[in-house]
Amino acid sequence: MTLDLEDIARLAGVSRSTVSRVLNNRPDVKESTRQRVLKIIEQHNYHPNNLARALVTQRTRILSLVIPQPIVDVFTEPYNPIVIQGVTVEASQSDYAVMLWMGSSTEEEQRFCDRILSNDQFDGLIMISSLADDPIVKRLAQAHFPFLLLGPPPVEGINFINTDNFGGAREAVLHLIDLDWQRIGMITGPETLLAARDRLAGYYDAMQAAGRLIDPALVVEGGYGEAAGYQAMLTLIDRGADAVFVSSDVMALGALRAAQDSGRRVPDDLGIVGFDDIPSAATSSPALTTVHQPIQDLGGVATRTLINILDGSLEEPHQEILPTELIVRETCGASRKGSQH
Amino acid sequence: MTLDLEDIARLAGVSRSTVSRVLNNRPDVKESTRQRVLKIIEQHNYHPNNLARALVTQRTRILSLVIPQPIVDVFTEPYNPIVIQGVTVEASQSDYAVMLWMGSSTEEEQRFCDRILSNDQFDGLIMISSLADDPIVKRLAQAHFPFLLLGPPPVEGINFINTDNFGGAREAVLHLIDLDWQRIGMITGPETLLAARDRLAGYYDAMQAAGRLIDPALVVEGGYGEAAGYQAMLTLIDRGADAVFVSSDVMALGALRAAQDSGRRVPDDLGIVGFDDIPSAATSSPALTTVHQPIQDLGGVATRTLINILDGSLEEPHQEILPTELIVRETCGASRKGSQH
DNA sequence: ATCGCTCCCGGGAACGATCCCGAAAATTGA
DNA sequence: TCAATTTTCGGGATCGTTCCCGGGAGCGAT
Repeated sequence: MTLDLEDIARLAGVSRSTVSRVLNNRPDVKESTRQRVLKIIEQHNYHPNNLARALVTQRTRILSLVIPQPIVDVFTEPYNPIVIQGVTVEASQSDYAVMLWMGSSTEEEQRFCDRILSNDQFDGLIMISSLADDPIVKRLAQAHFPFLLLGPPPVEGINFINTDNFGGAREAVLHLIDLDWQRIGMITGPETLLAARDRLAGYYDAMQAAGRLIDPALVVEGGYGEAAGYQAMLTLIDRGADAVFVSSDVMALGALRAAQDSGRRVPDDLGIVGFDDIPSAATSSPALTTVHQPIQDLGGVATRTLINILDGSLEEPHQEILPTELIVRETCGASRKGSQH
Repeated sequence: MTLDLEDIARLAGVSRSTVSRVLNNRPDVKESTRQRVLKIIEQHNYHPNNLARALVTQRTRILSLVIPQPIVDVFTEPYNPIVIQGVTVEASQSDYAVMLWMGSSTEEEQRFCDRILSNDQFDGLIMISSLADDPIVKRLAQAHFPFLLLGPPPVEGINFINTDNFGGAREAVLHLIDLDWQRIGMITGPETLLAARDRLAGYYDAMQAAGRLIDPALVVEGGYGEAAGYQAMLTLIDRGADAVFVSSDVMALGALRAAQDSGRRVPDDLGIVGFDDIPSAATSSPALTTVHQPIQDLGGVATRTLINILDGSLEEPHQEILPTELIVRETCGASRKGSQH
């Protein structure tokens, strides 16, 4: 039923090879025959078989996006879908297809890893980075499989695109310090997540830079999810924090709710700054001051970069950190403090 | 570098064919040689080349998930990521890979459609349903490409898995009626989205079943997103609604905020019921009464079903509607009205 | 012994493209 | 006009599997 390369060749009165040349528009074919072949192709709505093509060229024009287990857990956060969107859109612009893998268990991830290293199927992969000692990263690296991490790099010498978690956090905390909050705490993300670590480091750095004492009791691990933020905030209030930097907006929203539920007025009695700038950050009341990261671009840039690496037009390792931006809204108390002057 | 089927054969002292038989564990091979071959395979960590395999079997064990443009717009809603998760997890359990396509423009979707009908690449596809007259659905159907819709079917005779949008909406509105709200309005989703239409139909049906008059002024199109819900609620308050069924939780949350901003107490002055049961519905204050849909399963069931269809173990068209469940929380006023008795 | 049957196994062809190499055709220059 | 180039084209080999078909080994029955 479906047409062959040879069928087209016969119909156009040329050889298989010539049709192939036209398909890959190589220069060494006379313009008139090229047109003739193209017309036949058009007429019969012929599409070359990607499988056969890939079998000989060893390139599938497929790249895969893997979202490891720990990230899947926080998957309802709007971060991942947007990244995915960025990746697929950019990929299909370069005529690449995207295969998606989500870890559901570590065992499952092992199996997946085997599949990667079996070497066919796709040309390269983007993985959302997470753990410090990710075994997959290790295996990929030593197998020299072309890949790129989206997020903080767990080891040296590998390709990655990251957002400036450290710098963003630092700026956020500095902002709270500027506004003259006294006991500034932090709700961190899961300790195993690299991004969470970097944000925590940013907090420390800002505090130190401002000569503030760091009270370990004011740093509590929230984990992820609205409820975790809620709980963490309760302890923080209990321990006398008057402002808190939260490692993610989702948790920050939980923290905000906790503050309100326990009778604190935000931002009058309590300052809050989040991280991510998810859509609902703008519509909470009061609206959440937060660190914006260019999630939109993140996936796109990563994809573009990976493709360039695959083309050989970019030398490895390629490492890039995209800037963040502090979005000042209401919860930090900027307006209040500002008006005091 | 990478090993051949023939290499393994040589090492095991058998023929190519026998190794192939072992690989596909066919019965006609002596147990002792099977073991011998398996050991060699294990030792050399051999994996068969999927491309070559697919080329001859005409099956790639890849299925693709397409999320069309209109859905991408509402992509930040937690619905889609969860569906994706369901699909990928279920797929990899059956040793299928998932390819992901997201429409960014209609032109882009055309190109994608060509790619589908070029017939290699993947075995079947799942598409999140959206528009009433989706051209892609039409082309897929008449090309007899194996596919399944996730959501309401735009035409007859095709495979789909859907949630009971109509029934869920009906139950929600009936609940508001039970609670004796008088002027019950609705904020609908985009009129082009089939799911939104069904929910609207459920509203009408419930109202009629209860013998209520329908005031067209109390049905307003909200579109999607928190802000849309906010705006729509303002008009509805203006027009004297005292309760409203909202087509999605995200909009319902916006509606709630609008109600509170304009001085209404929920649920004392105003009842609200949403649809979806997204995580933040449980944590809003007051907590949102809403219609739960089994998003979790939706993707999984769809995948399972598609795979069965591909295996030929399920006859087409397969059509299935998963039930919803009304989750009564606070915004509907159930507790208040209940305590009046 | 021979036949027939089942159980295992081997090798050729095919899947649908690309790549390489050599030859035919067109072009150039003297 | 003819050799030397350059351009254009054709066919065989190849990628790594599966499928089909046929043949040998082993065994019981005649």
